[in-house]
Formats: sequence, C-alpha cells, structure tokens
Amino acid sequence: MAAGQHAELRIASEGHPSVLDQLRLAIPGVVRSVGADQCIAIEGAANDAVIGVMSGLVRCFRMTPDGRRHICRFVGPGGLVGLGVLGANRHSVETVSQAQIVFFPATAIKAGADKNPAIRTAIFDALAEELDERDRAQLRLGRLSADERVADFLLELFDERGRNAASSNLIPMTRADMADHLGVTLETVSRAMHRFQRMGLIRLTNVRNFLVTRPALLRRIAAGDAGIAERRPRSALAMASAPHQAALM
Amino acid sequence: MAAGQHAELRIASEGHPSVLDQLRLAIPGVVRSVGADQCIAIEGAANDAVIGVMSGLVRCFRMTPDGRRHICRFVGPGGLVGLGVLGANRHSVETVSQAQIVFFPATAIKAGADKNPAIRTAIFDALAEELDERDRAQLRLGRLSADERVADFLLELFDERGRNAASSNLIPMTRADMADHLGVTLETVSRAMHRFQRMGLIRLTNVRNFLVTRPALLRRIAAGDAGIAERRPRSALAMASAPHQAALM
DNA sequence: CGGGACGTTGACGTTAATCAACTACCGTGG
DNA sequence: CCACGGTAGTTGATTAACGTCAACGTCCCG
Repeated sequence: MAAGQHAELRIASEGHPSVLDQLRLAIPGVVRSVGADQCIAIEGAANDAVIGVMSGLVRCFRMTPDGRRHICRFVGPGGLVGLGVLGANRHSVETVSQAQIVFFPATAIKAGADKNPAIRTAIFDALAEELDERDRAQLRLGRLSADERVADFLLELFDERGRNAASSNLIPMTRADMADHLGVTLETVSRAMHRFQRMGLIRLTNVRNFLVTRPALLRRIAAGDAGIAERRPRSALAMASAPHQAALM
Repeated sequence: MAAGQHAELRIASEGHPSVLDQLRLAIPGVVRSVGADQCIAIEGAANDAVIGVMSGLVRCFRMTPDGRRHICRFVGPGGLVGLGVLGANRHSVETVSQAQIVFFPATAIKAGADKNPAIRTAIFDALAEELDERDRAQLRLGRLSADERVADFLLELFDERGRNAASSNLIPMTRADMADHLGVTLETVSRAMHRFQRMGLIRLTNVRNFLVTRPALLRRIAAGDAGIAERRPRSALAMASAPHQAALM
C-alpha cells in the first residue's frame, strides 16, 4: 500500500474497501469500457445483471410518458447499480462520461450471497446506504427550495472529494443532468450557482469546476436552516402537534 | 382459511404471504398496541429493532433544522420499517392511526437471515420493493406537477384497496400528512382533489373517503401524460440527445 | 353548546418555469 | 489560422403555478 497517491480511489462509502471490490474478488464479472452518453440498461427491461462502476460516472433515471426525465442517482467509481431487483430494471442507466463497467450475472450474485456471509453483509450494507441516499434525495426534492437543493448537491460533490476546501471540485455532469436530478430547470441551476458565487460561498473556476470558499455557510443553506434563504418552502406540519419523544421502548 | 372475509389483509406486496408474516413465524418479536400520533422511533437515534406494522398506519419522516417535514413513506399492515439499517434510524416513525406494532430485535433479524434462506430472500425482496417505491416517489417529487402528484397518490390508495372503482377508498391520513409526503402544501392537496371532483374523475364521499369514477383518466394524469394538465413541468433533457437503445449486451 | 382540530376557499404574492437572446467553448475542416 | 457549426452555459424579461395569509365551514367530542 503505497501511501496516499491520490484520494481518488475512495468514493461512495466510508472506510471499508468498497462493496464493489469485495464482489470483484468473489464473483466473476465481465468488464467493458463504454463511451460517454451510452445506454447501459433500460427501465422495465428484464434484468439479469448487477452493474458495477469501476471508473467514470453513470446516471440512473426514469421517464414520464411525455418525456420528462428524473435522474434518481448518479453512480461513480465503487458504486453498484441494480442490486436487489425483482426481475425488471427499476430505471434506465446511461454513462455520463466514458466509463469502465463490470457486469455481474444476477445468478452469480445470488449464489455468492448464499454461500459467502461477508458478501451477504456487504450487499445488505450497500442496500441500506442506497436507501439512506434516497431518503436524503426525497427530503431535498420535497422540502428544499431551488437554491437549497443546488447547495446540497454541490456539497455532495464536495464531500465525495474529501472535504478539501482548497482544491477544486469537479462537476462531472451537465447542468441539464443536475437539473433533472434536483427537480428544477437547468437555468435555475445556473442562476443558483452564480448567486452563490456572488455571495462569496463558492468560486466557479470554470464551468465544470468549483471551489467551496465558505463551507459552513453553504452547509447551513443546504440543510434548510432558517434565515439564510429568506423565503423557504413551508411544510404542512403544525409544529405544536409533533410529539417528539418516544412513546415507548 | 375461511374464504374471502374481506380484502383487508393484503397490502404492500403482490401475491405471496407478506414478508412480515414470514418474519413473525420465524422470529420472536414484541407486539404492542400504540395510539394515534405516537412517536415510535426517532431519526438518528441508535437502532436496535426492525418494526413491523400489523394493523394501522405509520409515517416515516425526516425534518430540516428549521422544522420542515418530509414524509418518506407511509407503512400499512404487512409493512416493515427499518430494514437494513446501519446503526442509526434513517428517519423518525410515528403512528398515523392507532396501530399494532411488532418489534423485532435487530440481532434476531440478522440471525434469522443467516440461517434461513427463505427469510433472507424475503428481506431482499422487501428491500428491493422499498427501493422501487422510492424511485417512484422521487420521480413524482422531482418531475410531476402538484395535480399530478395528488392524482398519483390517490391512485396508490386506490390500487392498494384492490382497484375496485365501485367501493370507496379510505384516506387514512390528514391533508397535512399527504402534503408533507407530496412536497406541496395542504391547501394545494385540497384544491387538487376538489378540482378532480369537478372534473368528474373522483367523488369525495366525505373528507376521508373517495371514489374513483374515471380511473383511466386519473391514471393518465398521474403518469404525467402530456395534454391533460396543460402546463406540466419540463425536464431539462434535450429530447434529441437521448440515445435510447442499449449500446451493449 | 362551546372549543378545537381539520378542511375548504378566496385573494394575493413569490418562486421558479418559460421563452428567448446571447456568449463561450469545443472540434473539424477549409 | 480562422471560419463554421454544434453543444453547453449564461442571462434577462415575462408569467404561471403554487405558496402564503386569512377567513370561514364542518365535524366531533366533551
């Protein structure tokens, strides 16, 4: 283990070697190199493989009949797509950038999970983490203003890179991709980022890179903390009615 | 098995006996009766139990620091909360109505999954289903208009009851709860429902019950099909750019 | 009958979508 | 090297959708 070449390897999860690494050791998978903006899987199609992202970035999305797109998640190096499927793909998958992709046959995954407890645990943890990610995304879409959503997303990129305020963070996708993930328009994304720049929270070194100059403040906006963004969405919850201690156990 | 007493039992999943039933047979759990609007678990608190809902309804939610609430999901009879947690609760849980709740110790769940393959599969399926539910919710929050969201939610209630257009469907939660799940205000929920009534799509037999008089049309609105709701949210996706056949495999 | 929670409805204001023009930045080829 | 075209991004003007505020109705339970 040559010490700290670059912090590029880690992503997705906290300390442990990524679930993908574990799967790669235990389960034979087919590796492919795929160019940018290529379709890897289609929503609703029969599913027989779990996809691992070794390098690059993919987007997972659903579409409405009239062509609106929602990007459920972006998956980068170390991430898995399609775990726990019930026969059909939950969403379409496309590459955002050129990527190295591993295809694990669903049967091999199942067999691996059955006989190897470590694999089983790893998959469980990956599923749990994915659910947590979804809960965050839902709160963001449901109860944050446009500015707050963009701030939260920028911090996600920032945190993935290891929280280094000094070094610049890559924005690996287009404004349109960001917009379709955050439930706003690309114009709104652009305006929010430039507003943050004018406020001195970030610096856009170029269209695909940014520095976080005031992480704490950006984080308060992203969290949905009152008083930063003046007019924030109101939840319907009547504050008085929330009984906030556990009734039992 | 006395034939078809009421269709009340089924919910959550398709045909198979619910995951909860399977767990109840294999794993000892503590059953409690809980009144309406009681707190069962708190977001972020250490987690040592998986919760099963035997009767009644619970809401799972997260809050922003300034008190906005987002209800990630409602869980009814047969449903499970807290599967695949990594030590801390992903969200708070409260009863919506009086409910029968089972608490399964996390250790017992883990042990059961380790030695019983059927349990393991059942849990996997439950997790997969939960992810699917989240993807739907995300698309709804991110890319549907207020009316479309309400229509989609009403259809969810409708479908759970077995798609019977003739019998009236219960709305088991308040307008505020619906609003905090759909990312709109309670006034918007109220207006949307009454608009649907005026359009002849549904009939509100009383504040907590409705009939679906035109399921097909309601379904088209909910799906986000063009031309029904005039102005619908636009996704940022440039239609021309979507490469919609699989590039490989 | 009175109080309180829940729900509806209306008038108004704000946020963010829409529409549109314009700029920057490629890569390609004359 | 510069013209060309195409994609991505920015910015401004306008407006629709939805949130906000507020009044009022309804139901239920004591």
